[in-house]
Amino acid sequence: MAGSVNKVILVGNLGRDPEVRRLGSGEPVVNLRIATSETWRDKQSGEKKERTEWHSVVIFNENLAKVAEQYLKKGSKIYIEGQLQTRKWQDQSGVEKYTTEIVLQRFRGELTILDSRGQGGSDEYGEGSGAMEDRSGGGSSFGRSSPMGGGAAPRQPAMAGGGGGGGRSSSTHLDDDIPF
Amino acid sequence: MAGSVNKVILVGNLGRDPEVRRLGSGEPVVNLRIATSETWRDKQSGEKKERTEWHSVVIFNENLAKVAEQYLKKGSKIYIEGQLQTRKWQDQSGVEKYTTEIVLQRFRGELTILDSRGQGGSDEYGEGSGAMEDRSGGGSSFGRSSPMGGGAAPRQPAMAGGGGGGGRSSSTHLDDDIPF
Amino acid sequence: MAGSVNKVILVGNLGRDPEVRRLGSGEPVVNLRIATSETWRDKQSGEKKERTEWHSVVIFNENLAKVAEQYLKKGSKIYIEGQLQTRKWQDQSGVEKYTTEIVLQRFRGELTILDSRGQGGSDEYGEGSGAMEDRSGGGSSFGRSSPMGGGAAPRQPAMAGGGGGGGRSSSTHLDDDIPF
Amino acid sequence: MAGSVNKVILVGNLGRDPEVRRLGSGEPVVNLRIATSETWRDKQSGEKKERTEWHSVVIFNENLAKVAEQYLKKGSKIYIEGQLQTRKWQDQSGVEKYTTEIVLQRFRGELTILDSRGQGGSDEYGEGSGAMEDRSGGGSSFGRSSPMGGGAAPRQPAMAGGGGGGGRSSSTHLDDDIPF
DNA sequence: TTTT
DNA sequence: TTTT
Repeated sequence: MAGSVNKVILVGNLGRDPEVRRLGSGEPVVNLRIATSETWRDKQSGEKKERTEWHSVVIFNENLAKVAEQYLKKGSKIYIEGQLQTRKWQDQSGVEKYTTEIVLQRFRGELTILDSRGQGGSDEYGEGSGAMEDRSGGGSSFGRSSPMGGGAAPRQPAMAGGGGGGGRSSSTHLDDDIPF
Repeated sequence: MAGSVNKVILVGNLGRDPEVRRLGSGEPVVNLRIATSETWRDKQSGEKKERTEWHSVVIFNENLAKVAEQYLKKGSKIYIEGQLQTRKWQDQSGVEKYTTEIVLQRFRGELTILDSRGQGGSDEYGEGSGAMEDRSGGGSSFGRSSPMGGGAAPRQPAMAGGGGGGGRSSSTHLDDDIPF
Repeated sequence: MAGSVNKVILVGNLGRDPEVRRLGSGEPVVNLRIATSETWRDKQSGEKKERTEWHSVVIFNENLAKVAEQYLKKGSKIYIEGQLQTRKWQDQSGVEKYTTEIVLQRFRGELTILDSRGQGGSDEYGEGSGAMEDRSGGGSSFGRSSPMGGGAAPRQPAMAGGGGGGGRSSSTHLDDDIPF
Repeated sequence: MAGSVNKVILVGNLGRDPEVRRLGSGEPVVNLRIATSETWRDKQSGEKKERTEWHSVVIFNENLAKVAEQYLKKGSKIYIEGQLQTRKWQDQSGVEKYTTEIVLQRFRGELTILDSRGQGGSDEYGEGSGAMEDRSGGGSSFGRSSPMGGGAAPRQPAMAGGGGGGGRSSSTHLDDDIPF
């Protein structure tokens, strides 16, 4: 209809390692299972309660899929932004089912790793910069573009994210940030 | 798990009138069906394409449910914010199914009407009370609280949203804005 | 610091026509002034109150700048998504000042027109091309990419948004939707 | 104007300990200084670049202010949601200045702690629950309400967030979650 | 300066 | 089922 917005923002942890499948072109498509949860105390019983919600995420965005494949694992905490899509399918007995997923389309969506380097597992993904003192908690951010605001104006640090010609947004940032 | 965020933001149009059911307490619970869509031109064929996504919304937030019941109808354009929840149920033949909905829990979520009064249909949704005058042209916004930032500080226009004692956030704004 | 998110979401109306300046390359950079407001009733006095907040938006995203230049005017209602940036400058008397703006960087941010064609004023913003037909009643949405979720998978309607080679996300959608 | 939305979402780290001042009523109002940053590689020079943005946050929401006061410190990583407000003031020499802040009004906004218990400093804030295995990175979430979706319906885990009478949303969650 |  |  145009004039519409379809946005999901999650901060949660992966319930298992990313599942990667390949398109004919070799590009990865990654499925994530993310938990968010809430806790509260029941007013009646006084008991502590928790409700965990599980979300299925599908990453078609090529660069974010690569990031997910390389750096995420079970337990990783991430910020992710995508859109809601429901698809219909049939189970083995021919019963119609619907599945709703958070989809990061090509060139769209956001993914930011919120836990420390290697926190969720054994291997590091950064190359040891150690930048900001207040980064204690760490994490990495992978947008679909460079952080540039503009062109010539000195108000933005530089020109990037489209540099020469191609400029597929998220790949730019990815290429810059990650030691592939 | 805590440390998590589960947020959905939609701007779209209602595909049909709100469905209202009542809890034992008489409070309305409202179900909405909202469409968002995207259009693009197919690179191969050059054809115009459109994909519409349908979203099921459930409003338990009492005040927003009242707003929805009174002012929304088929075609209304709204901004809505809630959280994703998937629930399991069984159809008549006992087959397990899952439905994912955007839920506005008690005291949570946001709803803002974006189209003008009556724009979405033939009959007006305000019933002509002067109290609704400020909604006519541009939509109305129903948060869960007053627009106050703070307490005594003069930086905010005034104290509200909890005034004397109760202070259930969304009800406050609702009571103020809408002529129930 | 990486591992960070900086996002602003506004739905509001333009207080004046967009201001367009050109970079050396001829690309437009657009400044918008957007109002958001809240209304409530003062608990003490019973008076109706309103607080309007004015936001400065700068659009470096080339395609969204073109959309803004062509279709927005004083009074237009939009959804916009960008990031917060504060810059320092000196007024004519050398006093240091800071200005905080919502910036839509190159290839980033979102802009969706929420009011009908020409609703905000006297003249239409579409110039009658058939290409704009799908925007008329309900606003238009200009993301930075095609609405495709994926590549070959049939779950998404088609491949676009990067089709042949370039694939700068927002331009793609723009090229498709708007008759430049 | 109604029909508007004013929302800021940040994930970043505190540059210094929270600053707490008290209203006449004794309620805390907390100021935070939060850094978000982006990194990219300059296409021309090949150099790694980083741009850090500093944000001023003011928390009038009583419960979130208490959380901030008790659990945040320099280096803490948080998710925070508020609204943009610009206020005018005069410096000591009478020069007019403007400051834009992210404000969490009474009963509004969200705050979620994203780093592990005590990660940012020496003292723990949790009491040793050790809940979820995949929580490695930890964090705590403080909304303005209970996680309940509805009333009687069994689809939501329980009724809370307003229980008997008061029901100021964020306080409920806070009382439940934190060992004051 | 918008919008209601 | 909306909207364009």
